[in-house]
Amino acid sequence: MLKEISKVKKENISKLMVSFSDTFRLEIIDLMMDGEVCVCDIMKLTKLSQSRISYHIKILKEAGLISDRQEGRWMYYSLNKESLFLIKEWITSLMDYSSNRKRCCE
Amino acid sequence: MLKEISKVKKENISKLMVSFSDTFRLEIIDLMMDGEVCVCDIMKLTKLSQSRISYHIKILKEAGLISDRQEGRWMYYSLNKESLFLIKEWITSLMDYSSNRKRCCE
DNA sequence: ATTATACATCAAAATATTTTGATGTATCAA
DNA sequence: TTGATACATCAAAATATTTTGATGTATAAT
Repeated sequence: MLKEISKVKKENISKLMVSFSDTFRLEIIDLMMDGEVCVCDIMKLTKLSQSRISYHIKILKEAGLISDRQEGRWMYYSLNKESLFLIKEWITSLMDYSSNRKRCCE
Repeated sequence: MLKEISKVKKENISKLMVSFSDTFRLEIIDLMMDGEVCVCDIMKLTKLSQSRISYHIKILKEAGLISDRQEGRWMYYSLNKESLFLIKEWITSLMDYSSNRKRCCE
């Protein structure tokens, strides 16, 4: 149960899920599956504007889903495995739910 | 890569993720971990209004995350394991990403 | 030093989601 | 058959997210 997963973790999960809830962010995440990418890569591949990409990147970063690395003027972004692992664990715990039938309001 | 996971599946994933992106929906999902629940259960346990709950339930249902079963006037809702499995698979595929470093814009 | 590039940030506008309160429908109990 | 219960649906209002275009900052090339 989520009660057991600490409140902090619960908030993490929530932010991670928000990260995944936008089509364009999913596209960006998709691109990161081939390794790290810079904003200009994403621009070329998705046709999104630069500031729009930066906005979505920020959300992904604040959720902890991606890490960054600066090299000169370039920022390289990549998926953060620990966050992915956290989500996987959480989904797994959901899958263990008891499928008991109940009388209503008991 | 998501390109390989079919477009239909991609849309499923997207809807499922939207399902998880709201705090109250996460609460409702949390309740379902103890087995099926009816709206009145959720009302008692979360203090959300009935129509608000119905609204969120609808989103969860349309994403395919939950199933329902009617018994008289009661609707029982429960988590749908197949959807959870789909997400788990997707997260797992994200975890396999290649962590290659790249030169920008190559 | 000047200019160009890569990206971040900001405020306003556009858009989407959520909440509320009212109403509708089906089932059940008296 | 009347009234109550359990839930769905709807439209309007409230709120939150996203997009846009402009501007800012740091790095690098000339």
